[in-house]
Order: sequence, then C-alpha cells, then structure tokens
Amino acid sequence: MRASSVEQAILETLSKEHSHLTSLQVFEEIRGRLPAVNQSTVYRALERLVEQGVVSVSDMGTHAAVYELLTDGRHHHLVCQKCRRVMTIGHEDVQSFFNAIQEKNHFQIVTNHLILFGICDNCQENVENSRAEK
Amino acid sequence: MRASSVEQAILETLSKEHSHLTSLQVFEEIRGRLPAVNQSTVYRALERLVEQGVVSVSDMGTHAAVYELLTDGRHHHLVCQKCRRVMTIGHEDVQSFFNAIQEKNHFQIVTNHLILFGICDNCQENVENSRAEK
DNA sequence: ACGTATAATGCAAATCTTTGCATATGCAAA
DNA sequence: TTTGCATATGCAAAGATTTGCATTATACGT
Ligand SMILES: [Zn+2]
Ligand SMILES: [Zn+2]
Ligand SMILES: [Zn+2]
Ligand SMILES: [Zn+2]
Repeated sequence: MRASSVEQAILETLSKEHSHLTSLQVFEEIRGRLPAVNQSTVYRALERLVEQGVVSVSDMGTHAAVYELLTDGRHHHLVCQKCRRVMTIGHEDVQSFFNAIQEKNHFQIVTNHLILFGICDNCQENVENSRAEK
Repeated sequence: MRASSVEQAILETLSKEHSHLTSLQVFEEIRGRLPAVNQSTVYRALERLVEQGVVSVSDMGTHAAVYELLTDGRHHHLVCQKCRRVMTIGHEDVQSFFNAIQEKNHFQIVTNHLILFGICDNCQENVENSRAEK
C-alpha cells in the first residue's frame, strides 16, 4: 500500500507546521494543493497515518482532536486546565513507567503521545494568592 | 453551588450501573425519572460533575466519551486496539509515576482515569501465530 | 495493454458534542 | 412574600467526527 496523495500532503503539512494541528487546520492547509479534497478523506487519511504510528492524535482539552508528526523524538504533554498552558516532557520521563506497566500486564503499550491534565505552577500560586486575600 | 436534579439523577444512575456509560446511555437512563430532560443538559451536568472530580470522562477508543463514578478507589485502564479488551490497573501502579512528574514539573496532576492503548497478550500471540503460519 | 482486486475518495447522512440565547428555578436578602 | 442574582435548563443551531454507498484511482498478474 503506497502513501496516497492526501497522506502525502498531510505529512508535508505536518512537517512544515511542526505543531499540533486540528483536522480542520490540516484540511484548509492542503486545500491549496488539492482543491477538491473532502474533509472526510482527510479524517480517513489521518486515521491511517495514526494507525501506522507516523502521526499522533490527542485530545488536548480543546474541543477538537489534534494531530502531530511523530518522526522526531517521542514526547508527551502536561496541559493546565486553568490557563491552557501546554508543557512538554520527554519520553525518558515516561519510559520506565510504561515498561513497568507492560511487564506487569503482558500488555504492549502503543500510546505514543500522552496527555496529562492538571494545574501548572503559575495557576497553583494564583489559587494560593486568592486564598490569602480572603 | 447546589446539586441540580439532573446531577442527582446522573449520580444515582452511575452508582447503580457502576460501569463506563456514554452520555446517551446516561440520558436514556434518567429519562425514566425526568422525562423532559434534554441531552445538552445531561452533557452540561456531566461536565460539572467531571470538574468537581466526582466523575471521570474518557475516550476509550469507542467513538463516544464514557463517564464513570469515581467514588470507589481510583483506577486506570489498558485498552487493546485489536480486540477492544479493557483491563483495569490500580492507582498504586501509577502513583509513583504521577508523583515523579509532579515534582519534576511543579505540576499538579488532575487526570484521574488514565487510558493507555496497546495490544493485549492474547492479540500479541495471535500476531506471532499468524507470522509462524507463513 | 487488459482485467481484476484492493484501496482511496467524494458525497450525503448520521452521530456526537458544544454553544448562544431565552426562560425557568433555587437561594437569600429585603 | 417579594425581589434580585446566580445557576440550571430547553431548544435550536453550529461544530466535530464517523459511516454507508457509489465512484474512481491504483496495484498486480495476465
Ligand atoms: Zn506533542
Ligand atoms: Zn496554568
Ligand atoms: Zn474505569
Ligand atoms: Zn487484544
């Protein structure tokens, strides 16, 4: 199975933008080159790329899934639920956890772009401050 | 902030069913008691319960978010992408990982129902078998 | 090149979820 | 009780994603 033209266009878009893009953003970006392309085709092509492990798909708390190229080193994210700040963590900080889970459960983890939600340091301070003010 | 009647009904449904339910399943369940309730109201009530940390919401690979009561001990899941099998792991197996991430990044993790995708032991064997057959 | 099988695409409809706005409801102060 | 405010709800529309089906493009063996 060869990479379809839409897959090709998606891959180039993702490597050029080098960030988390929604399906709509990808769609609008590749329209320039493939004017007749349909949104469902983009969804299906993205799905195939995700299945191949070339692209990650994640819910980062915005109300649309985001896609990212996975060629460069694996990474993961911490997303602040207060200010929406996105922090990046390397796979080294996750590796040993994944290994332990895999061994204990005889389960081969495929998840490649972990998203953990919480409160960033700034927002934690703000909570403390607003408490102190009372 | 008062507990709305819809929240109340949702909580009772979730504690009775004691499993991962979609918004639609919750909706249809509470219709018996609140016949005029609207689906968007259910979505909003679920959203509030999630924000309060009483209920978890997760994408488990089915194409609809699932909600679960969090009163009993925290747990997480491994979901097989081949056969859809859902395995449960205790929070003890995740705790130290979360702690390390929190300390290193000064980030307070709120994620309370982690979903890791991968391949279960059965399906790993099947892959090996089909390889051997060739 | 030809015919066939497989995979990709477009299109429209279905499904899932969010959102804006008007109304209704519960709570508390007056 | 009445008033005022904050929150919850219904409704409809918008937005996001999936799916069924017919058509087209591609690969592969002849
Ligand atoms: Zn990323
Ligand atoms: Zn923050
Ligand atoms: Zn669960
Ligand atoms: Zn499996």
